[in-house]
Amino acid sequence: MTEPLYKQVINTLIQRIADGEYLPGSMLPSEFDLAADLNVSQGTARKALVELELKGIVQRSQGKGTFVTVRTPENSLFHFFRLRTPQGQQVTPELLSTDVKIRASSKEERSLLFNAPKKVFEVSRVRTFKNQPLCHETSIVPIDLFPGLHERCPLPNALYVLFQQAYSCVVISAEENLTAGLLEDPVASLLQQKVGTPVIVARRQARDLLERVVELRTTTILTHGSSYNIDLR
Amino acid sequence: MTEPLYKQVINTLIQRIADGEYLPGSMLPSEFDLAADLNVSQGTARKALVELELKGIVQRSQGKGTFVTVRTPENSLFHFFRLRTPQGQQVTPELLSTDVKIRASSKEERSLLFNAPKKVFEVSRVRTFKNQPLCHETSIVPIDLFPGLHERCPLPNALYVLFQQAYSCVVISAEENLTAGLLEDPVASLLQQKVGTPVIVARRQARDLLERVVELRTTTILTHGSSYNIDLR
DNA sequence: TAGAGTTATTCTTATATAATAGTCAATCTA
DNA sequence: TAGATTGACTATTATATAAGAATAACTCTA
Repeated sequence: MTEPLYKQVINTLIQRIADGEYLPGSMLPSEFDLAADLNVSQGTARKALVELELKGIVQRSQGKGTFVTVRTPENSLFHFFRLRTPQGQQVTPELLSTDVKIRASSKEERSLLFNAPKKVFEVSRVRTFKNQPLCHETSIVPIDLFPGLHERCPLPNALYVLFQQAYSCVVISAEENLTAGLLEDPVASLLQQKVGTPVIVARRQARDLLERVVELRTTTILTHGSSYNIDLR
Repeated sequence: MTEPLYKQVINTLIQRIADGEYLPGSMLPSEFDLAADLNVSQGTARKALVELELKGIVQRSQGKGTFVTVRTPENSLFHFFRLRTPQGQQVTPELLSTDVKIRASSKEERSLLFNAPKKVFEVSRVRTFKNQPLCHETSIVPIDLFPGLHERCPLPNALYVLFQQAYSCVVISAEENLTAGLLEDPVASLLQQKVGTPVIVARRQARDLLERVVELRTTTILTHGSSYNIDLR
């Protein structure tokens, strides 16, 4: 093979995690054991593990070991949730309402989602911050990837935790496209705002470990007491 | 020192680049030469260089060498410019107008900018895309960091290129905070839009190699034919 | 100008030592 | 004696050095 060894190791480990062979929160074999297992040097195993840590797939700490990253309600919510107060503090939203539907997918949804599913779940929710409406989210996920999702009511605050724990589907990256917009009904009334209030509309494509697009999400955000924070490199 | 060797190497190299000892586009010494120079092993020098590449400060290619990253008008503009068409293509804006002023800084500007400058340049510009107004930018930079900036008219499309080439000031990271807003005059008329058009307002703090905040920028963005694109990890 | 050979550079692997964290039993103290 | 503290031991990752392999650019020659 022409692909670097450490990349092969990375792919092997990602596959094992995706297969549920290494479960969230469990400890991976040590660098030496992994190296022996995969017939590479400890340094190569190390390079792979460091890169996996960089991707947020595992967490390492000296003297303890390497662990598959667990999505807790706290870290999961914040991982992709970029709203901050003017003072730079995390915004911790609360869930006001949740609504789940099953429906046929649109042509565009099929073209974007993994496996072009015919049916999808549509999860709509309103979040608040300090008892003020903050944002309205609509998540679209393939029904065949998450069977029985609608029976799991009430759905948790952070969907991705559920995806990982119940379906071994680990969301690790996402792309968002933001546009400026004006509130219209019915979202305006859900957010208890006037029609015409300026908002940021964020359209997200979320990808799992295997780079599959497993969720489309549209978030309509009020930016009265918070702003969408981004680090550019 | 208790700090790891390779971090000391990183800091040394960053300092040298900031001092103009290694100029943009120039080749750094080889891993071996650098190691000999700094009395470390080649592997340690390597680790430092890899990290610098990760930060975007240098570019490496096998068989050629390691080079200080050059901000060209093309890559500089795009590095922090996240607007994309609905098809996902880069938006390449054109400069419609530029306006440079010297003025006293506000209290807030002094508190944010490096060295709390009393006087600042204020560079205002309007960009277009496909002959349509796209965004309005206002950059605030300390006058003492960039002496003579106002005499360099016409200013180039990308300010950061000028900062690097003329002032050895390399902008490598930035933080932006986005809010939703409605256009008001005078920006509305500059963008040839009605008052009340929804926009994204992006407030940026740009940092240089030494982590100093060297620019405050406010961009007012129309999102008719493009959207603000973000990769979340 | 085509191609072989040379050189410079990064990439990969190997090995050794240091630092860190956890475990458990022995010891001290009230 | 109960509970806390200490210290020895083990497992693990972090750091550092070194050396060989692979790659790309360059140079010389026919």
